[in-house]
Amino acid sequence: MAIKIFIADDHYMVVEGIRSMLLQEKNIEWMGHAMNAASCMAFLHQQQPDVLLLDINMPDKSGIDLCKEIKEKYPEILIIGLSSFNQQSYIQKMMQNGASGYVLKNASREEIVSAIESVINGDTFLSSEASVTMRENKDAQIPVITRREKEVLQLIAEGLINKEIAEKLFISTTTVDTHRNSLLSKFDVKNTANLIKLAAQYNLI
Amino acid sequence: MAIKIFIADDHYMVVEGIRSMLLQEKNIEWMGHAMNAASCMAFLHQQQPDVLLLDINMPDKSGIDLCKEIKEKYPEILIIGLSSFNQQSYIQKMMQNGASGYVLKNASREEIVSAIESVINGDTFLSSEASVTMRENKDAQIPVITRREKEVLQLIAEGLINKEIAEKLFISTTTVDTHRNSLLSKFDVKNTANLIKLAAQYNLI
DNA sequence: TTCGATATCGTGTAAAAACATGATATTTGT
DNA sequence: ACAAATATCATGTTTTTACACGATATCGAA
Repeated sequence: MAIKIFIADDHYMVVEGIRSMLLQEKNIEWMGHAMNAASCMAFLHQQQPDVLLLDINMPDKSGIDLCKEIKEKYPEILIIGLSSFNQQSYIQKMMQNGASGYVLKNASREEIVSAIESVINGDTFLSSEASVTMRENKDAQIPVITRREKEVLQLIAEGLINKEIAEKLFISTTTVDTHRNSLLSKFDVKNTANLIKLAAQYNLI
Repeated sequence: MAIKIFIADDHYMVVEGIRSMLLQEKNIEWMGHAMNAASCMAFLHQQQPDVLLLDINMPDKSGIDLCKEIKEKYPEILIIGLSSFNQQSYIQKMMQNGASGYVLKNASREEIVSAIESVINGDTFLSSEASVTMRENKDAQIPVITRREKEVLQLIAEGLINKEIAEKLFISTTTVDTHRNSLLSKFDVKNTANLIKLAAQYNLI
């Protein structure tokens, strides 16, 4: 019985590339692709693949959030994260949200096929480069911040000062200050400049 | 006479995707691909394509720098920039460095073919999305900053305070302050947080 | 060669952020 | 139901940034 594959990626070249690579595989059935999160969910509502190749950057929603939603609704679908960035924080989040594997977009045909076979067998598959990254930076975690902290963080990045943030969120300036210091502490940085730089690197703003 | 195409991109899926899309085109000759800047230059040393599809992010060198080098050495090669990011600053830089076109990686087969035909005819081709971006943000230019200002900017982003920056660069804190205020003014922002966010977006840090 | 941009330094003030200490209500997960 | 995490608020001090006004030396391009 052929393995049913579906892919969600907004880069048509990537979709076409994978399709072309998998075309020659006899035991793989290509179900199609979606270019955004919404149409991916719509497709899954109709029919479910065995393996879903999921891009980490979608126009309407992050692949990380989408991954979580899909696993909640369709726990039987095996998800393989797909990304250009070999960034440990992404890999970790995808795995935390239920992904079974993670491959980079510079993967070879063999790597893709192995990834699919691995997750079908219940194993976890990480691109060689990705797993090296995980081992190397396992202490450089992406901080876990709360919703409110993220809101404050984004307003800080937009250049608002505490008073303005307080007014916007209908809270007192001291509360904003508390969130601020909590962010500095969680990111383990000394000041706002460093905080914003890291937040940008983690794609939080 | 067939148009000779070469592609430099470290994402194998993208290479494969484009190859697959162009396979059916009769008047296009696929010369091959390179996965990094060095092997791209090595190939060009042997033979030259008519059109080079050049990724903006290469492991060993930015596509923007590579574009400039190639046009200096082989001005007759037509270069089409290739990128996942629809970011005005990249597009602009590629064009300044001699590229004839710019397409996003979510481009369709038709778009790629049009791009190749356009540049062969001496026209400039911009992905519809990319050209919209250029028109929209033509006043939101990337600020021109001096070498010294960039140094200071990067140290600010690393979390250093004026006194530390001053010591590192062997200048007084007032000078650092002057550069700082000049940066705020050039970026047209009110505070450091906003400055660093923009600098990160422009890939300056 | 002359002008404009760059880089440097100073004094002083007001605003904002960083940090400490402490406290209470609410939400969330087990 | 209960503990832990989250969100909220207050007061006060020190450090850092933002900004004003001013000034001099250098260097490169017109």
